[in-house]
Amino acid sequence: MTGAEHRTLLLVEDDAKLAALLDRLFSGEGYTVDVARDGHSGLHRALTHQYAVMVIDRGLPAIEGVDLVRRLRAKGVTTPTLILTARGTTEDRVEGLDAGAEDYVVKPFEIDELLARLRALLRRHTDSSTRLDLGERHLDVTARRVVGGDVPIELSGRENELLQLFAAHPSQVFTRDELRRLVFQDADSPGAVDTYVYYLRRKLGRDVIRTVHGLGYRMGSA
Amino acid sequence: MTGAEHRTLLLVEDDAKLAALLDRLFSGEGYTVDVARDGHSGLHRALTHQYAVMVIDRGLPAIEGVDLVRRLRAKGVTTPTLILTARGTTEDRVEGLDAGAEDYVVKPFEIDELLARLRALLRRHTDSSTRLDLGERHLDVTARRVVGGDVPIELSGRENELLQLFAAHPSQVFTRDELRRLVFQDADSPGAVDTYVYYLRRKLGRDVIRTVHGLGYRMGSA
DNA sequence: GTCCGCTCTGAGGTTCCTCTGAGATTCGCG
DNA sequence: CGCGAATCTCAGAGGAACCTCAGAGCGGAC
Repeated sequence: MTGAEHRTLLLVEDDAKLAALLDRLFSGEGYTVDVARDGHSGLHRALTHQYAVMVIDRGLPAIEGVDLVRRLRAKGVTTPTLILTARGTTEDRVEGLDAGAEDYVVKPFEIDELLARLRALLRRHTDSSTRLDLGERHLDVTARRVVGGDVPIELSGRENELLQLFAAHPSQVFTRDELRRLVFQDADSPGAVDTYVYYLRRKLGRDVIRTVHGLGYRMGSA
Repeated sequence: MTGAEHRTLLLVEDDAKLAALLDRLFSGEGYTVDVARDGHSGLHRALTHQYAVMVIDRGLPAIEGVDLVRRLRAKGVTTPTLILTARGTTEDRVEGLDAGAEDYVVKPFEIDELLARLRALLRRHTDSSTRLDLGERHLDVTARRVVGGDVPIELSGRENELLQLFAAHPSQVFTRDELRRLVFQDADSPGAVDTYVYYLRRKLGRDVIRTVHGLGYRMGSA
């Protein structure tokens, strides 16, 4: 276990009074709090920094909270997220969760409940870790990089997706067709699979992915 | 036989009491149980870990059970899956199975029946796996390699086909003519059979295939 | 707009697989 | 034992599959 990591929290909240309140609240719980006042800066911060958890208000200027989550998920950011909302209908809840949020708190909320849900979120997320075993090293899916060697190795979105698939099914052989369907949405990208296998090998060593001649590829660590 | 492998089971169940009950039940049967309490964490765990089998409740928060299975199948996860449901109409059953679940148990269920179905599921799935016995080791036909020794041994396409034929009929003697017809499509490849027998022996040991002088070859472990 | 990184294409070079053929070795039989 | 036949061993040719990489296209950041 890595144990006592920095627990940095991103709060995206436009209401100044509520933002200040929550900031104090979360800080008091031991989080390092980063506040963004609208969807755009929230998006930017979330894309350029690493957070343990995000708390996002649904009613935001510029980009709506649910939309923000959706965009982040589309970008491969899987940081656990809690949405604050004034509305509490079933459709709202479904929409938020479908967008990729992990939890949903309706305003006005009990402070204790909010904190409890946040703890649960964090616990659940670190329990079901975003790490995939790669033998000596491991892939941090969320951060999109491979750590465990001398120096962490950053991956692009595609590289990350591809390696994630292999690492999740270490003994399975994937044909190029399967990989194209599962990783490259576009059915017409014949050489892309080979190229990305090449990229991963260049970054991580020739043995990360093995060729099964005439069939496809599979993970290196059997 | 490979025998006592790790049989890890993923249970996705939101009801705490039922989850605890099933956890104990499955653990008692020798499974290593992993519990997810909602669809999202279930999805995440299933994508980042490997399970022998999954048991998923149909009525889940966040992502419904059937939907969860559908998403997993779309992602290329083929782990055999059993769905628990309160409803038992024909449409429900069809929907669940269409989504890619292998079996369907209606609550309230008999514990013994559930366990029996689970065993059947596991057995069916491993049976249909493409493994052929080779005595100490076994041939994984789909992965095209022999495992069970210190190090897995990769086979080429032809080597794989040839060994597959022998392993599927351990006591039968094959003439060179038969082998040529069955494994080598080109009828005019007189020496190829001998060469590939030689390749297999070089990779797997002299005894994998025995020569029957004047007749042909047969499997080593008669 | 300009820059930069990501994605994918396509062409050339390389590796791997398949099968051939020839010499060395073993087998069976007198 | 001695001989012919069957089998084993292995280097290498030909071709398919694969690897490598420069660069075009595109979209987002500033």
